[in-house]
Amino acid sequence: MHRQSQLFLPTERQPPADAEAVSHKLMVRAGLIRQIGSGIWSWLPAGWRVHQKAAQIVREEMDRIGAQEVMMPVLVPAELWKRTGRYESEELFKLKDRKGADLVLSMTNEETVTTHAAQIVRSYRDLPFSLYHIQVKERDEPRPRAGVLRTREFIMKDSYSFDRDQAGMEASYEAHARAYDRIFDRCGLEWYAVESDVGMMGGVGAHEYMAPCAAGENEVALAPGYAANVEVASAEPQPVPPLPDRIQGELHTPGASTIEALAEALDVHPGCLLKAFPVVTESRGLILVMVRGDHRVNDVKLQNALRERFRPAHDDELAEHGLVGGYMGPKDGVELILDAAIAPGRYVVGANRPDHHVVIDVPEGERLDVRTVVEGDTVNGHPIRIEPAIEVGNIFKLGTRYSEPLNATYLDENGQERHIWMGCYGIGPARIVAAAIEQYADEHGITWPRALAPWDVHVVALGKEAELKAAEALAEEVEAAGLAVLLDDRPLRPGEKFADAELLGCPLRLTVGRRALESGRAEAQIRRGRVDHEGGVPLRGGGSAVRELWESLP
RNA sequence: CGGGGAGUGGCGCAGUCUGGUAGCGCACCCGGCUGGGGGCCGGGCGGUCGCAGGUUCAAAUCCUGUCUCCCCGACCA
Repeated sequence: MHRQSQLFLPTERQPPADAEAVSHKLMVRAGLIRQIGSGIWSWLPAGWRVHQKAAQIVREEMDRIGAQEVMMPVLVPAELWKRTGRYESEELFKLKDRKGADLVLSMTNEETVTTHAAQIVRSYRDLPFSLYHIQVKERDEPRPRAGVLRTREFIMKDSYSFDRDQAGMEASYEAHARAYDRIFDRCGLEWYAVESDVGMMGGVGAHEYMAPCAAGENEVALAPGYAANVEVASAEPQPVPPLPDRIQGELHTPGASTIEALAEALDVHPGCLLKAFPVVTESRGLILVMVRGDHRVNDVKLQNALRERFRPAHDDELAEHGLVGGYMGPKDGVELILDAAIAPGRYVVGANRPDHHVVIDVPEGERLDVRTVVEGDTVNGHPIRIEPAIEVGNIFKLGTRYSEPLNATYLDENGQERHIWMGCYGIGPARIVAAAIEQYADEHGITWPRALAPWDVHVVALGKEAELKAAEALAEEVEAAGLAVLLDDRPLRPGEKFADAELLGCPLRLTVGRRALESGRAEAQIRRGRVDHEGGVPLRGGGSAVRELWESLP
């Protein structure tokens, strides 16, 4: 039992002035965390209990699929990162020791864990296995924000699977996916898994586990049976009205150098226009990417479709090809990519001379899906909606991305040397905590899911002597029934104690005041929804009744 | 990195434009009243005004530099 009078639990009436996100405000107000620098936070006792609960759920489910817990260092020689080509990462903290040797602070642990695999694994008999740890990560984030949602130092569970071949990797990936399903269910979160960007990592596959909430940094496209990060989402476009017949041939369009201005000047739907996005890639030079006027080019999808990096074209490169900013259109000698959402028909495009556009039929060109989906597009006939969500976990098929540079190999049954097939899987317990707050907080404070609450039951004593004694006795019985109890034994007024209890958000509050002494029953209030439990619970011998009530909570 | 904002007691803020030796609410300490939703009365403690230079008889206030934090964007294995 913890006595609130002795606890380091600094609750605040007002949120920090600079806090925006609900979870940020409430975590500080409820005394869970305190800031020490931009994106650098300490967890105070109550907050750490919650974090530990999330971490323990993760641990149990990792163990359940046979992953083995280890502990790898934060500080590692830069050499390994140089070998995998990740040393240049801007997010990587780099430092030197007194001898001048380069070191890095790990932001993830592929280099370390793969090095161990390379040291240890000899034979196909040594595979498969998975290792995980729950350890601090350091990232030089360009912009930490929203309390604990995006920080420079944070704790992450990362696991790594090692398999003989692709099929083995797929199986490990599936095992992790099922473990993740259980983890987020057990944590009481609303969540879903979405397709995510595999970027330059080999394109074998990745999913993100998303918890929808207002403070989320990701946009997720959702339809029945479909969920994807908008970075990679594909959907059927909504049709646009055809270009009116009155608009023909060459158009004098002075000053209409933006889609909005042009659509207004011509009085047509922006989707009747085509937007040109000139990019340059190393292997293909300048390419004109065109999307419907009401759509936006999606950088991630474009890069994936191009299978190489690109950058926006510079002005001199445009001039060199005879393209005119604001009035760009298809032109002989310029490679053309058309977004898949451009339906056949007539469109207004730039005429490649100032103040002029021209009506053309959809030209020939490479067709690729490179636009960002918008709300109302359809998947299998169902309109999608887009909502913000926070990424609480991800799973990633790495293939041999790290085993090759770090030379992690084994001998197969035929004595052939092969690279180990890997997967990596992350979870941020702090984000689970913040997401739970975001999803369930009400105007009074946090309402924890049972699985994460810092204490199961908050016993509030109103009164100094008899009430406090009775509250202590009740708290002991509840503890004896296997529940963690926080006892508010502070000599404060009822209003303050109730307000703090609601801020902290333990799932069940038992109140012991004069009324309880008179009736022999403590009032019980369920935090989520602030529902009074009819009749309360017995002051004496109430342990099992409390336990039963608690088990019925979300 | 671009744009915007902010650093004054533990928290939230005023004071800065117009220079004159720092104030309010909450919290905290003491005493009293009160006692089921942040109550009341009285008395207190607590601040090198982010830091460093400069101007001035005098700087929280003006000037220069610098650090830090927040928000939007870019970025984010």
